[in-house]
Amino acid sequence: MPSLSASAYVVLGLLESGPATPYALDREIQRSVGHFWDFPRSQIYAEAARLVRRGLVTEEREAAGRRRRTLALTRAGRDTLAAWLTGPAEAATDVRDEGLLRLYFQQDAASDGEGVRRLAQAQVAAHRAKLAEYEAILVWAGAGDSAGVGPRFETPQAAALAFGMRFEELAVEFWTEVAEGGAGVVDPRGRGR
Amino acid sequence: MPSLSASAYVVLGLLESGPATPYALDREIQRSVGHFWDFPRSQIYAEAARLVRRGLVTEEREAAGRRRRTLALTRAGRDTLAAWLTGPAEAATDVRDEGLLRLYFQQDAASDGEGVRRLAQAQVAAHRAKLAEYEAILVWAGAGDSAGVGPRFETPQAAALAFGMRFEELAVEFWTEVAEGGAGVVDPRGRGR
DNA sequence: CCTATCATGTAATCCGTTACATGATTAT
DNA sequence: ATAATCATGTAACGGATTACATGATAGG
Repeated sequence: MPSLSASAYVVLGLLESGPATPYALDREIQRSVGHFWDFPRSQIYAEAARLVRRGLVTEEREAAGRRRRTLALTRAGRDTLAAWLTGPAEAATDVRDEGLLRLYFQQDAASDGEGVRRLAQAQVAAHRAKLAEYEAILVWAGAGDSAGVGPRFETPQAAALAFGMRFEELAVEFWTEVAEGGAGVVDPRGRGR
Repeated sequence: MPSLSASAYVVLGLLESGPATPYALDREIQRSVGHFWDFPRSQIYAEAARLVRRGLVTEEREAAGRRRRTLALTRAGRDTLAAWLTGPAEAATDVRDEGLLRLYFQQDAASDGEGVRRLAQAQVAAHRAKLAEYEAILVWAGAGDSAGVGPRFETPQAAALAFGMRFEELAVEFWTEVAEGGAGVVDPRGRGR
């Protein structure tokens, strides 16, 4: 039996706090774990079907109307999840960023870095937007205010989201430098560190 | 005609510096653009086939022996690439990180954060390794040394790789804090910023 | 020469995305 | 009531990964 995909564990992980419909899972993914492991809603149906086949999840459907499903963890599902959570962690991070790709392929000579600058500005805007999203989520998640040693999150969940936020900060900083410096004037280790 | 995938543009982009075999492209992807848009070698064959169908790439095969292919950009391919490089950039970054996923799902209570600590330590090691990789690549790419205002890269390629490097630095920093603080003692905005 | 490693290709399968279709609910 | 939006499901297609198979080359 081939091992489960990370997406499968997302489903298992979310179901641990109780039964849910695929739609509800999707909502939760969007505002939390989707920031570092995203996939479309339709995928939840596919994953759920696989998990049911393996006996890790049960599925009940309404008889009438919308015929919606309710998914729930089985005992085996809970165990599988627990094993994954405590097992060895091999898989590396992978980042897919079309902006960096485009940056990479820009011709150095192309109109004195004008293209690079525009790309960089668009990226700054996009990452700022994502930053704002994180801020909203983290406030809602119960951060205190920002003075001094400052607020501390108390759950692993919050820590994971905090990473996402720092990533966006990094991206904003990076692309700002690129926009300012134009093509090819970037200090690889950042400024003032 | 549905638009090309980013992976397709990777192939086009690399072919711009001249014809190459799929294998050679793979090598180059591994040490450069693969850091922010990775895919397996077999995918190159698939992409190449699609690109040939669209007339963006030509393919020649040896008659004998290994029957290897040589891929080359057509005029149309060059144009398509140029259009992409200068067109609007919408797609957002997506990060897939199994480590963060696991962190997210850790039970706060689970043996006083022991699991979290071990996870974090493994992540630190993995990201340190990746950092070392970047350092090797960037040295080879022609960085100067590290004093003062310091070295400046002169190509967009180097800038893109520099981002990857900063990302790894961030990850090392983050997971180190998690390892030190244990489960749920993480300042979302970092320390000393 | 033999073995290990590099280089190359293909196919099967699985995963993921897009697109579509329709049932419920809320606002005007 | 009607339109808009939220909630829900499915199918088809295309993309990505794994596994396998084999040709060349270099080191011993």
